Amino acid sequence: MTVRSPAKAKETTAEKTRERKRGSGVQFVYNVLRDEILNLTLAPGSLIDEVQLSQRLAMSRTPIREALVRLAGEGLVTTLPNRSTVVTNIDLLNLHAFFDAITLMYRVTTRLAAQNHQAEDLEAIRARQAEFARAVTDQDALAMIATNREFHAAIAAAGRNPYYESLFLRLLDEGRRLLRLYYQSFDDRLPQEYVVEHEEIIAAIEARDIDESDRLARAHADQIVTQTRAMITDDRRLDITL
Amino acid sequence: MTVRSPAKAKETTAEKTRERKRGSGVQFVYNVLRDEILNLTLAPGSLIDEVQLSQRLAMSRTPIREALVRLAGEGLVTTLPNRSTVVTNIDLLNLHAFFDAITLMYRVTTRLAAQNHQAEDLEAIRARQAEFARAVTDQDALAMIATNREFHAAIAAAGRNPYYESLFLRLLDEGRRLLRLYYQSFDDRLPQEYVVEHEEIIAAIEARDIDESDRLARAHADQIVTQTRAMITDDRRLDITL
DNA sequence: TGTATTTTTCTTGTCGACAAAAATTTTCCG
DNA sequence: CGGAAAATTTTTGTCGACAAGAAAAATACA
Repeated sequence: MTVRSPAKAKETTAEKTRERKRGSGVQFVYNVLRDEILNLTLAPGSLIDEVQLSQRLAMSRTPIREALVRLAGEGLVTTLPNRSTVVTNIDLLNLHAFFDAITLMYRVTTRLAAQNHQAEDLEAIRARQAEFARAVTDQDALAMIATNREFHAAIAAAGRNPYYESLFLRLLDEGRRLLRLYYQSFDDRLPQEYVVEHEEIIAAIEARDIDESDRLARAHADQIVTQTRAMITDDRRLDITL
Repeated sequence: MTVRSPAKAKETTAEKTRERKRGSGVQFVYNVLRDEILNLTLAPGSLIDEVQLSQRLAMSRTPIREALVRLAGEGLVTTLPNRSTVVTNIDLLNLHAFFDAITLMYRVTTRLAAQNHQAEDLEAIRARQAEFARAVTDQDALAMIATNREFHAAIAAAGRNPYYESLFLRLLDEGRRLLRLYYQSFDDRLPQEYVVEHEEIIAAIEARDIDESDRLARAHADQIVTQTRAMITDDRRLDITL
């Protein structure tokens, strides 16, 4: 018969899910799927089988479907009506739209943070920056990507505008997926510059210098965008992914 | 291996309600709820009873739940864990964040439309503007609110940036809900100015004049924001809603 | 009478089942 | 063999049922 179990079927997830609190089901599968999608454990374009998932996570299809609806709302999966749902492809053709939007959101959120932040926000931001710096010295590319996201997410939270914040988080996640594609060429080049730039941004926010915050955020974004662009155009895998 | 018996007795249950196509269930209830929420038929803060809804719409709770998850993702309903889900309140305390974001999105989408629009986009935009003008001459406040949204949504679509577009649509919906609160004082004051401003915006987009598009969009947004602010501060109901 | 505690009712979260659509395989006929 | 039609398998959308939490009601006790 057709036994299609992938080689990596050995997962510890099934054991931990024995004792789940009621109501935590969708949240759990949402977190698992989201993580796997952002880490490219689930490759873009790959099919998501509800039954297989329900077996792996030891739960019914209902909470899994609800988690998928949620992920679809955030654009991480795409649901074909009456057909399968797939992990949303990384759209390399519309990258300019992504870069445009994320640059603007970098600027806006940093400006607003300089304007609206409270004392506790700065603490949180500094904590994230410390985690980021640690990831850099550890040369841990995956941790760098994750902590960098959290750093800017903390800045966005300090800006106190939920609308900007939600779009920015979505863009950061998309960027995390994108960077993950190329993180091999990542770990020895960028770190130092980014740590310094982060420190400058923190200083500008603390000083409530809006113009300087904007300038630094824009420079930071440009830096990231050009760097990412270079990675993509350099990399031969572009042809494959298209 | 396992062969189920192919003989199937004719059940009488299937005759009852076979009107909806399979797969249209969640979309249907999503549309219904969304409409009722945006028109304030479902008041902000009101409870949503899944069972009652399933009876009203003649379907099981499953598709209704999935629609609610989708609406929660867009911020139109709020789900309390293990408790009821309610229509999200209109947050009058964070209005400045809303105005800030929608102003920026007005500008950005209009700029991008001037930059990236195709011929067919202009047709669509003009069609929406015609509908808006008709609603104005008809003094139909509800239609005005709806068609105005569609007009700007068409501009955003012409801008070809899905990230901006999705945030803008969300903000326009939120604004639709807000205006709906005060539409009584709405129908005799604003119309003429807005029709003219819309025409100017179309001209600027067609001329691909980015700076002018930005200027007009900003003025248009400011106009709407100050007008809305005036309505809110004028209105005594503010105290009640808080 | 007022408050704490138990019991009952109600609502939600999850499950297994089944029918409809799509995908796949098999059969049929040239 | 080759391709079209039919049959079968797979997968998705929907349903009714049931148990766990929470809310409401009832009871007990000071």
